[in-house]
Amino acid sequence: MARTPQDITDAELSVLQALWELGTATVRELVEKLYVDSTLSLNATVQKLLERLEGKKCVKRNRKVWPHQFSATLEREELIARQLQTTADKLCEGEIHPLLTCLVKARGLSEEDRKSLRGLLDELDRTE
Amino acid sequence: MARTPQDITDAELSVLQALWELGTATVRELVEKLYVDSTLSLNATVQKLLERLEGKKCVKRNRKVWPHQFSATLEREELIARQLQTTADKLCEGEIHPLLTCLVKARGLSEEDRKSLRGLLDELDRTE
DNA sequence: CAAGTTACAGACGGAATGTCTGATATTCAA
DNA sequence: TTGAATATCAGACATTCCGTCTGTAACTTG
Repeated sequence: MARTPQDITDAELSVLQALWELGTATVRELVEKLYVDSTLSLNATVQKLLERLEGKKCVKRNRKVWPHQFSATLEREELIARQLQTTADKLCEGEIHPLLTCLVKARGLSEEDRKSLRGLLDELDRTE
Repeated sequence: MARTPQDITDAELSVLQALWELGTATVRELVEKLYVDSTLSLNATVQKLLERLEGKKCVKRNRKVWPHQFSATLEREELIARQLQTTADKLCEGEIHPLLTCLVKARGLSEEDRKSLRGLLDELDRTE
């Protein structure tokens, strides 16, 4: 059984998180945000992670400026959706309903959560 | 940044799926279900995967009988819940509400799905 | 141009994971 | 009881993944 690479790896995710916060940043700024102390090799590390994220179409780079400016093209919500779809594919043949059931059954759903969820469902009913 | 091992591996999951279907099975039966042709080495492979799953408390083994009988102690719903919690931890600081929002917004939620969800929510309201 | 910074290509090392080998244990038929 | 067949177990191997680093080229500014 061939192993399946991860969609977004841990280190890549940390870079993405930083970009979500900063909006737009250079390699230097990202390193400063992520590691406190800035080494030459850390620069290269972040550079490589950005390169891989770019290859995965999760980050875009502005080469017109110097140094290059990076920003995320994949928003947090999209990534969440992707992750959810992945687990649905692995565990429920792509169905998302079982996921919802699990989430709703799990404790930790406040009164408020339920209310907003009902709101979302109502909205769906209307747009149908 | 240290990489985090997977909770359940792809190969391990395939064994779990087989156990969910069969309920209880021997190594031989699992190999037959998973691979069509049964080799000696495939036996060892499945054996090893079961051993690891046992170590992770996802499978239990009955050593009183020969050959040993295996069955899952982790149900599909529990695994789904675990996966969901993992993505919540990674992407929403443990909050599950954002996941709900994503799932509901995703298309593929039928009239019927929505009805059953509302039912679940009502139930939650009552047990409060 | 010189110096400092940035970008890029490629490679390395450790860990994860799917797989296999060889030895031991158990059962059952002859 | 013994031997053949099967099952279990311990350990190791190979490949891939992924975080990191080194060395070199490119760019900008004084």
